[in-house]
Parts: sequence; structure tokens; C-alpha cells
Amino acid sequence: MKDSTAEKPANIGAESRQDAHLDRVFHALSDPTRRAIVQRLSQSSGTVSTLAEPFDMSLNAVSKHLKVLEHAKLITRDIVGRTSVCSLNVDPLQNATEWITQYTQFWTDVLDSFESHLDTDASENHTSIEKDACS
Amino acid sequence: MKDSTAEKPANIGAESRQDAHLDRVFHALSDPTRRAIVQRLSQSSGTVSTLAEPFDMSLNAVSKHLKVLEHAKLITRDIVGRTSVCSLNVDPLQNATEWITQYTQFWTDVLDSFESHLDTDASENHTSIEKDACS
DNA sequence: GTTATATTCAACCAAATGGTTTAGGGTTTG
DNA sequence: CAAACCCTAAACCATTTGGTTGAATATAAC
Repeated sequence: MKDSTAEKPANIGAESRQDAHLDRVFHALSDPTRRAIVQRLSQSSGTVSTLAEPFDMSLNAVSKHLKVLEHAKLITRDIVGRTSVCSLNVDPLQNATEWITQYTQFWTDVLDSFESHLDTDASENHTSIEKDACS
Repeated sequence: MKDSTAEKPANIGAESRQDAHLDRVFHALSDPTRRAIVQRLSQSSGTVSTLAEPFDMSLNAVSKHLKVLEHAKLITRDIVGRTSVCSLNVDPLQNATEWITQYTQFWTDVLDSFESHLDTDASENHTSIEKDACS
């Protein structure tokens, strides 16, 4: 249901460009301050000091967080006068969800068909996967 | 479709349990080795040595990665004999996508209606958001 | 031109991360 | 029992991270 020719099995341990970008995106989202900034920017663009204002930390710290987000291409900057206006870019967020749903969707599909197949059983934990362990 | 009363605006900088869990999930996914493990586990459960085999690193390193995934509740372990069988748990993955799509979905909706509103214009960059900068 | 404002850069620091090696605890197997 | 096997624990190391402070740069305002 996906590509089957373009994806080389690849020696695990070699890291593609795409992978490196996902690294940065997920890492950027792994910090509560940065997630709050993304949240905030989803409503409107903002300058650095505007974005820094709600947080109990130095402006420089927020500036660094913004640089992390920028490096992950989650935000773009627009320098206007002496201010730097940051805007959200949702592309990497969609890449991230695509990566995740590749696996969640698979399992929800499988489990849906599984449950509809024996539609009277009460499965107490239908999210942990046991399948065939180490064939 | 979700809670709307339970979410307090919260002093930014205070971190809820939910947030701390998202921290761990996103952090867990920010490493290519761990993502490869998740990928691998989405097909079948596996023992630690089975999971470690494709990687060019010590077993202990993989063991640590698994502990990170376990701490993020992305995997569960089932100790059988002297082996530890790891299985994927998709719940946190769904939490992560829910958090992300909260913002991507908003914008794709907005931009969809925007584009359908002036349905002849060619917008060259409809993913970077500029809106009202620092009202 | 001087001063205030907005932001970045650089140096520094403690703590966490990702890896290693060595040792140890259970569990099978001979 | 002894030896091999699977895995975790602990100590160690280099690098990164997330924060600080202080100086530097550039624009705006006076």
C-alpha cells in the first residue's frame, strides 16, 4: 500500500536525509516549551519577544528554542525592521503524522477487522500487540 | 469529541502529566534507531537480541533504546523464559498524532476554505502562515 | 548622534543522551 | 553442577541539550 521500489532496505544504521529531518522534527516536538510555541504560533505569527513573554526563562533561551524549531523547518522567519516574525510551517508536522500513522493505521485496521470478525468477544486490551513472537 | 472543560489554560512553564508523557514519546521517536525498532515491531514482536541484530551497535545500546521506548509506553515486555519479548503499543503514537493534527488539521481546514473561497487564485506557498503578525 | 529596543552570538555550566565495556543475574542446556 | 545464553546493571566517556549571563549588531526613536 506504499512504495515498494523506492525504499531500499538499507543497512540499518545508515541514515537518510528524510530520517535526519524526522530526527529534528521529533526532537523539536519533544520539549514542552517548543510545543507551546508551536501551539501559540498555530493561532498567529509572533515576534521573538512576543513568543518569549509567557515563559519563565530568559529571552535567549527562547531564541535558542526558536532556532531548534527553525532548523527542523517547523517555523519560518520574516525579518521586519528590527523584529523577527516567526510563522508556523505545518509541512514537517504532516511528515511526522504520516510517519506515525503508517504504523498506527495499520494496526487499527487490523484490529478493526479482527474485532468485527469475532464481534462478540470482549478484548480487554486491544492495543498491545502480541502476534507471533520471534518466528 | 475530546475534553473541552478539563483543559486548563495553565501557566506556561508548568508541565502536566500528559505533557511529560508527550515529551517522552516525541523524544523516543527522535532517534533513528528507535524509529527503526518501532517500524520493526509494527510487523511482529521480537526478543531483544532479535531486535538488536540488524544494528551496528552493542546489544546493551539497543537494550537502552528499548528502555527509552518502554518508558514512553511505546512498547511492552513479556518475559518468557530467559528472553524478553517486546511488543508495540500504539496508544502513545495515537496521542502524538492527535496532538499534531490539532494544529495541522486546523490549518489545512482554514486553507481549504480559503482556497475554495477565491478558487481561481494560484497561491504559490500555502503552507507557511503569515496571518496577522503580532497583533 | 545618542539612546533605547529587538535579537543574536559567544562563552560557560549542569544535566541528559548515546554509546562503550565489564560484571552480574536468571534460565536453559549439557 | 557447569557452561552457554539472554538480558540488565553499573561505571565510564564524549557529545548534546537547555539554561544562564554578558557582549555585539542592527534598527527605531529622540
